[in-house]
Amino acid sequence: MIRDEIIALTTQALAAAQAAGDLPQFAAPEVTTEHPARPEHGDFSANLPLRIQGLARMKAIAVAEALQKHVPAHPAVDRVVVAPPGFLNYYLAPGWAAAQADVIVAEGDRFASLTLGAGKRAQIEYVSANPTGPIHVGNGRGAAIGSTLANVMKTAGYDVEQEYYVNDAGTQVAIFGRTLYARYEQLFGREVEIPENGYPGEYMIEVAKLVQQRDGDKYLRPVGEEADPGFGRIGLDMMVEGIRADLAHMGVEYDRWYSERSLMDEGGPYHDVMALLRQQGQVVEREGATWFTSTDLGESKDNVLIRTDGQPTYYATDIAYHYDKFIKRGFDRVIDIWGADHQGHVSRVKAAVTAVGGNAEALDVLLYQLVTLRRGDVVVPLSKRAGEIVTLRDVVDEVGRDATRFFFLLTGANQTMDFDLELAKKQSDENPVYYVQYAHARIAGVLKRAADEGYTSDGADVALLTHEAEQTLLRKLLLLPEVVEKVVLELAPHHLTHYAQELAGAFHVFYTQCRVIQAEEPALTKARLRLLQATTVVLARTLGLMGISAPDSM
RNA sequence: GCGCCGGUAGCUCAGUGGAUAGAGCAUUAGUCUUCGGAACUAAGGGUCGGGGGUUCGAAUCCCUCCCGGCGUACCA
Repeated sequence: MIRDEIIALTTQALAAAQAAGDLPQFAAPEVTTEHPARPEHGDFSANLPLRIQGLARMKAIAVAEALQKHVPAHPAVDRVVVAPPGFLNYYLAPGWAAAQADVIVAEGDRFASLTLGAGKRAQIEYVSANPTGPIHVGNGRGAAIGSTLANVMKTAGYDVEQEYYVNDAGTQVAIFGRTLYARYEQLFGREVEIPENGYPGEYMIEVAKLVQQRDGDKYLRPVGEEADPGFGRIGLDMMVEGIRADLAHMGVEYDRWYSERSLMDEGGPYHDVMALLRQQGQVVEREGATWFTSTDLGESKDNVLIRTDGQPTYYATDIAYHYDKFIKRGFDRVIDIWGADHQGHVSRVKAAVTAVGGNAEALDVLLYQLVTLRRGDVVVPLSKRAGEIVTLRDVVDEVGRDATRFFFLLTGANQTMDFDLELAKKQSDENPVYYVQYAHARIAGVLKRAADEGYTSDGADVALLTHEAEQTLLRKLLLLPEVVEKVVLELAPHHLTHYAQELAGAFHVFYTQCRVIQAEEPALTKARLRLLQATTVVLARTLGLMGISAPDSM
């Protein structure tokens, strides 16, 4: 990408200036550039002179002047200017910028693809909500972040696998089974109460009805007896299928659904890991439970692996799961996307990864702050235990997939977020996603009209794209590769929504100021059609990375 | 108490070492006999939570205090 070429030019200038004796010899820091806030300061700015003035024992301005003399010529660079207090400002050549329209159209879907990932295998695990209830709005945030990050990392050259960890074992699942059986019995007229710590939500009745519809009274036991141990799984499978469908409804598709229960299979990761930890002397029996001596690894306390009742804790199975990711499946990078309420779990899991022989450095846990659901001023609890649940599907149905995804991607993961159901519809009308999509539809309209009237961009001379609005738009197009890189390096997909708005804005300004189809200006018409083609490529690409549609009409 | 995340325009949020701190919404005033007005232009609006420090330069880094959310289970 062009930014890297500017960095290379600056690095070369430093070496040349030192070789020529215009600057003293010293080991310089890595060169970085930025985009100046004000266009009059150029397209790229290097602050190297300010940073090395001490090393050079010269004033920053003098360093900048020495560097400027040695910047090699480059077709993309029109001029390099020294600006106080010591910046080196690069201005792109308008002709080169215009020529990028041809390049972008030629690259099409491959534009902004990077080699950053170098084909490394990366696993992204996200949502992984308990299948004891339908997926709610808060989970939607994780879904939007995870699937977008997966798309962007693929574009950046990673071999990405997306996974949902299905918590189909453990205490909560047992309670789910008992609740379901109570509901099931109720359908047959029995007067039973749902368990004290059960799931009071209405959806449990629906699941029970589905079981009844499919298999009748097949699972009914004599009054007073408990359900068959496998009964809960029938409902659980239905819940998982519902979750899969709800996420697909939001445009989220996984490569694999990984069963927690399968970890416990004979010869499975759980047994391997427990044996390994015991062998390494990191397990002790105490107070009737089995503990992982994680304090030895720098943790603030030890953690229980096997409870007094003989059941493994969530932590124990999670160790086995990460052992499977790192050791069994050998991913080069593992990214877990969790809600902020799991924050205390992060260092524990990293410690465990190290203990089982994985590289904790290769594990990134991306935490997103929680979503508060409101109905006006009233906070709606998201807990499955509280009964009422506003499902993700409800929201997607009401607000739309595109607006829902865009909304979730609008703010950084570290920011808490309010989702007001009363405003949901209104928000959807005001949602900036439509501003971006409208740009795409507007272009499609012009391109269609041009085609209908016999205009093409064949043989376009893009050197005619000299108008300020055209040049501004071209520069925005060239930014996408940098945005892709930034999203991956920071694990911050929200940059895409901001870029998309800037890009759409630059287009709308261009559209207002520059008429595309003009019978008396055939050459300019061709050039501008080419610019529209390039813009539509980049807009569609940006929206596509976010899993949002790029409509030709709205 | 301790730990993590926040505190930036009326509201919702970008910006994590650069030049005069930005956007959307809201408010106000305009553009338009339209290649799709879901558009464009402009104005007003800021002690970047408070205080101290580091630096040529701090919203950004360090220290400290205040406020809010979350965590601190033999739940997941």
